[in-house]
Amino acid sequence: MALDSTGRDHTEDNAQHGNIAADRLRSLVERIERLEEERKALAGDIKDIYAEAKSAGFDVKALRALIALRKKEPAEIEEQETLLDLYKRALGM
Amino acid sequence: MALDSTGRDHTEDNAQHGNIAADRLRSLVERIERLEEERKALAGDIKDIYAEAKSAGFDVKALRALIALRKKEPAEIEEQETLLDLYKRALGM
Amino acid sequence: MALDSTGRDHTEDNAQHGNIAADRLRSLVERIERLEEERKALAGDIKDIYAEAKSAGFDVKALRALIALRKKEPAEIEEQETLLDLYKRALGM
Amino acid sequence: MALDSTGRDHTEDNAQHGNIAADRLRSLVERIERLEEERKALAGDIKDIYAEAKSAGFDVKALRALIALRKKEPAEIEEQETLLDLYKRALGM
DNA sequence: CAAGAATTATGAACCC
DNA sequence: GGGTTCATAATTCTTG
Repeated sequence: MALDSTGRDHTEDNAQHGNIAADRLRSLVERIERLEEERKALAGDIKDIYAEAKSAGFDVKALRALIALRKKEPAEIEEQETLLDLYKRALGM
Repeated sequence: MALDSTGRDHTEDNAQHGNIAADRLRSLVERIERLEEERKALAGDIKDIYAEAKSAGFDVKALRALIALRKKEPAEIEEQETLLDLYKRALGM
Repeated sequence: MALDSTGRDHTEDNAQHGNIAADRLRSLVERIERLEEERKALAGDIKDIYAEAKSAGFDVKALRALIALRKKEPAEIEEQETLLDLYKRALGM
Repeated sequence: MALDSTGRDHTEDNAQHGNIAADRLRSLVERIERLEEERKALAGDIKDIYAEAKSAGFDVKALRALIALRKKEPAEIEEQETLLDLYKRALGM
């Protein structure tokens, strides 16, 4: 284990090495922050493409809807569709 | 029971009354939609109060934090505070 | 205005009545909490209906999908549909 | 420009090449989907690290709070803290 | 107790 | 630039 709410470290031999948990924490934080940076960069790239699409005359909102549709559709072909259709018919939809 | 994935209704005497499940479904849907409407109205009311607070000079973000704080158990608040401080110190913050 | 980050109240005659902002804050908080309680109660009612539906043999997930569909569809009939269809056809979808 | 709501393409010489806009659209969609895939992978990696932290005995919620804290400007943290304390005192908390 | 879904909150983006 | 809507992130709750 690591640092708990008492600030005590109960892990086997980590008791002698109080800084081990701190090092572990620092490592975790750095890895997370590094990945979040990359993710933020990707988000920026995506935003840029949407901006490019807009300046090329495409409707960004419809484009987003298109992307979302392509993401969803394979999932919707799944098992639930049958029941949903059944319920829709039961309500005359 | 009601409509299952085969579209067949296995309930005792509902077999003779295929529309019973449909009526039941319609009733459920209507009750849910009615309640969701009310809930949406309440959400609008809450939003209005935050807007009123803002125009009265209060900081909405801090106000939200205050409301959230009052929802939590004092013990839970203390626990999280303690851990956060511990982690901050471990990183020398 | 009300309480600001200095804790000073700069509003006209509220300077004499330092508690006015506090009363105003208390009132806002109480109204918000009251409405949130009602909203929570409604959420509970809705949950109960889903439980009732489940025990009546309906598939809750499909039922949720149905409700969501009835909420969305009128909005999707709007103007964006045309563009979306156009884009879909452009991609051969 | 590209496809507009009439499905007509008014761009200069693109009239002769009706498929140019479609190709452009396809390219945009593919680039976006590619980047979103990468972003999703990163999100998964981050989730994995939090899981690793949890199994190492760290409190995930506090860890998230720590990461969020490090993202904010010290001045912003101070500002929000001050306001929250002010509001708490106003309510006698 | 872990995993997945659903609701809620926060932050960004677009329009006015 | 401010407000509103949309998208994403996170917490909570339910279910297996």
